[in-house]
Amino acid sequence: MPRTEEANQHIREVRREQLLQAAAQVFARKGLADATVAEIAAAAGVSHGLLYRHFASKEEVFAAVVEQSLEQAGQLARAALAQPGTAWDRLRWITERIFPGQALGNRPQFFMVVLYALTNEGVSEHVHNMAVQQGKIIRDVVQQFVVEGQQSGHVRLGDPQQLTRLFLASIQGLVLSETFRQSNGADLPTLDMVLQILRA
Amino acid sequence: MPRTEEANQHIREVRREQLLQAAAQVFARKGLADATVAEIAAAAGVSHGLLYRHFASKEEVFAAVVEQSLEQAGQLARAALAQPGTAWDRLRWITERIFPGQALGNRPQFFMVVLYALTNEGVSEHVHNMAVQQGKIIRDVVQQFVVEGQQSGHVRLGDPQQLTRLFLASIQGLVLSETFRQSNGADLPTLDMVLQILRA
Amino acid sequence: MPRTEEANQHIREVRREQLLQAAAQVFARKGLADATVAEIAAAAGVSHGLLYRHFASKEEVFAAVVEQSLEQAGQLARAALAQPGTAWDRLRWITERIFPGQALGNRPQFFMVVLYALTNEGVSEHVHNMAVQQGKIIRDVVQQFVVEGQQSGHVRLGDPQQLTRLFLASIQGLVLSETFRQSNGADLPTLDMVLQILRA
Amino acid sequence: MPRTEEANQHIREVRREQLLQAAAQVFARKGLADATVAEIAAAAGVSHGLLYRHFASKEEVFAAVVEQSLEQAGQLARAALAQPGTAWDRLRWITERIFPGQALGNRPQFFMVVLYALTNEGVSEHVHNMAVQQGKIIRDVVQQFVVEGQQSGHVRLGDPQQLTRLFLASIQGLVLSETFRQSNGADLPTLDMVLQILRA
DNA sequence: GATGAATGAGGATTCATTCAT
DNA sequence: GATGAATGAATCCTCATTCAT
Repeated sequence: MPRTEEANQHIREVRREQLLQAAAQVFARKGLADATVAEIAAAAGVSHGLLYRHFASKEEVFAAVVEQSLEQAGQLARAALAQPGTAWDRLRWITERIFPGQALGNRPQFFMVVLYALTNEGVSEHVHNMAVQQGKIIRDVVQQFVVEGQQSGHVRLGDPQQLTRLFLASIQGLVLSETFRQSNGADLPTLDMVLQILRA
Repeated sequence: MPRTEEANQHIREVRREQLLQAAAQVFARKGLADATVAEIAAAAGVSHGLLYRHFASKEEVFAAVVEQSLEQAGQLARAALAQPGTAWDRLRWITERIFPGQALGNRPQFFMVVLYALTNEGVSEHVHNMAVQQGKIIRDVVQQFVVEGQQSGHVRLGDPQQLTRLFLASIQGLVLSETFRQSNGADLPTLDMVLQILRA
Repeated sequence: MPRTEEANQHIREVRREQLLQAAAQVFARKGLADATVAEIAAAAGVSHGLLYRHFASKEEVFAAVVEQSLEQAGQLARAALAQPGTAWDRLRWITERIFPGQALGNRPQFFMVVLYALTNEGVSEHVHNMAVQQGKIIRDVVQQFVVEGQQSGHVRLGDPQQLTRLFLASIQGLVLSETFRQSNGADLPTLDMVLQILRA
Repeated sequence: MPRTEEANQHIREVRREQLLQAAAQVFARKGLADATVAEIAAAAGVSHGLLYRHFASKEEVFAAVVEQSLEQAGQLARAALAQPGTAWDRLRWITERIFPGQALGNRPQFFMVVLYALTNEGVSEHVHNMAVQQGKIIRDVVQQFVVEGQQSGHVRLGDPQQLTRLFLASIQGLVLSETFRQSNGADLPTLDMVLQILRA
């Protein structure tokens, strides 16, 4: 007799998650154009044919990875806003979670995939927009904290947009440099050094 | 009939430079895997067949772009070291030349190509190493200025490696964000805001 | 627990017939190469896996459809021969049953499938031969009626083979044109107009 | 030095024609779905890669074949209308050119390809419409001759649409049967037997 | 030097078929 | 009996590279 409905549903979810994990890894290392479907499927431990029972195309797998990243950014933003304490406390809280070396799950993979989606012309408008949106979500939250921090005297004065952008750019620059460094993070600046950029 | 020798030589150089310019543009927008030889040749205004008279393969074109970037980094580093003034003056001098929005020639293209060479697994070891080398050249010069600046009291105290890395990471993060921003640089932080990271 | 044997047997037959019906529809619309097993199974309301419990391969399903058509042709031929009346009466009787618009069950589907089997190189020798045989069965009966009709003065004179072939070709051409006509048969020639071809 | 512009143009035209010829053959024998691009290219004596320098896809090759058939039908129709003589003369003239066994060029291939385009659901709307149009062009001309022939007393009385349809259906049925007959046309009805259908 | 026709290896995608449940 | 997850062979299509002119 056939598998139960739930059993199949479960298998599908597990497979999809495996594929997304594998795809994030591969896309992060090779980008969309260079990654092959066979490689992603192999990394997920399934045949390439099965991938197409879960995603319509390589492009859609890529889109799903970016979408997942977008969702995680949304969750992070909401969690940050729900955090107790001063604006500075919340700024530190969210910074801890986007700072390199914190290795929260597959953050680095996501970062590279989103970066690819932002910079590469071969990416569809839709996916590009999701990537843009993802960046904006984090930026908006941080900027809000910067403004509040300036009011409470924790954050140095200056254009909040510029300050936010500089702050996030430095973190992104560090994430990036961590990515292609054989490095164990030995001489990575500390979280506090980076926060210093905003410190009043 | 005479002169043909020199004329040909000249044409060759011009063509090669055209191709490299075009290649930098295309590789910056699409990366190595997604860029096509036909597209590069078209951007250079020549047939794709001709490209193979100047480069043995697409990979070699890419390598030549990275190499050119490496050479420019070397020139920039030597020029910075030859600059008069205090360590801080020289730090500012070189910063002005790597800061986004300064639009020094094709810097942004080079940046993206080198970034691709650093992060993408599909790039050959040799080319990857050139890209790593390029980063190191700039980093070493800046770090030297940081050390000197700390001694002369212009640069804040702290681990020079970490400070240098944070400083360069923020610039790279800004260059990157400029790349995928429709942005006219409106809310780009100022050079002085960035230098503040190092300011004593 | 008892009865299961019979019940199962019954289910098998019903399923097989469902599948053949569905297959005839789909093969008629798409041909052998373009039709998918999944589509046939879906049209029959079962899973594609089940199809393989009844047929060894897609090709065999196709073969079974052609075979069914062959059997029906045989039945039709025998019935025509058993028909009372003059040669002309029997000619008219069988013509009524192969004439388009009479919508005798799934005749049009069968027609298209047999046509595909006759004309497409991708069809196996065996299946092709069944299709040829099917045509011959009808042709032979009609030709016999033509010969008899000539003797009795109902059918015009001339080479019986040629007359038969012309007569059947016109019917087949009409069936075909009905197939791809949004047509409700409005301007379809009448049965008598077609019989006129043979009328003395 | 490069080939002259005309030389290239010439090569392209020759190749395109080769490919269309080959495609008509292969599509006629296998249909759209079953024919492979490799097979078509091989039949044309070129690599499959080259086919894509002339056509964007297999579907477009198919479309081009149907279009060519459409154009030939248009030419035939115009020529028939320009023909001197009575309606009956012109009817006979065009019939001679669509009657099987006349082997005017690649008529049989075209016939099968158009038939496929008419009956197979896998064919795009656009291509299907061209095929419909092709049939209509011939039908309209013949019907005009039928009407004129009735007025001049050459053609039997009756609904011109029905008569035309019956007449063309019989020719099409004969073309079809010639296609899958190993036959040399031995017992093919004569042209006059077919014209008898319309004869007053 | 320059062009673009030609080739074929590589990779995305489909789908017949198998098989565990 | 019935299902649908899983596989991989087959085929379309792209594009780096070669080469005749």
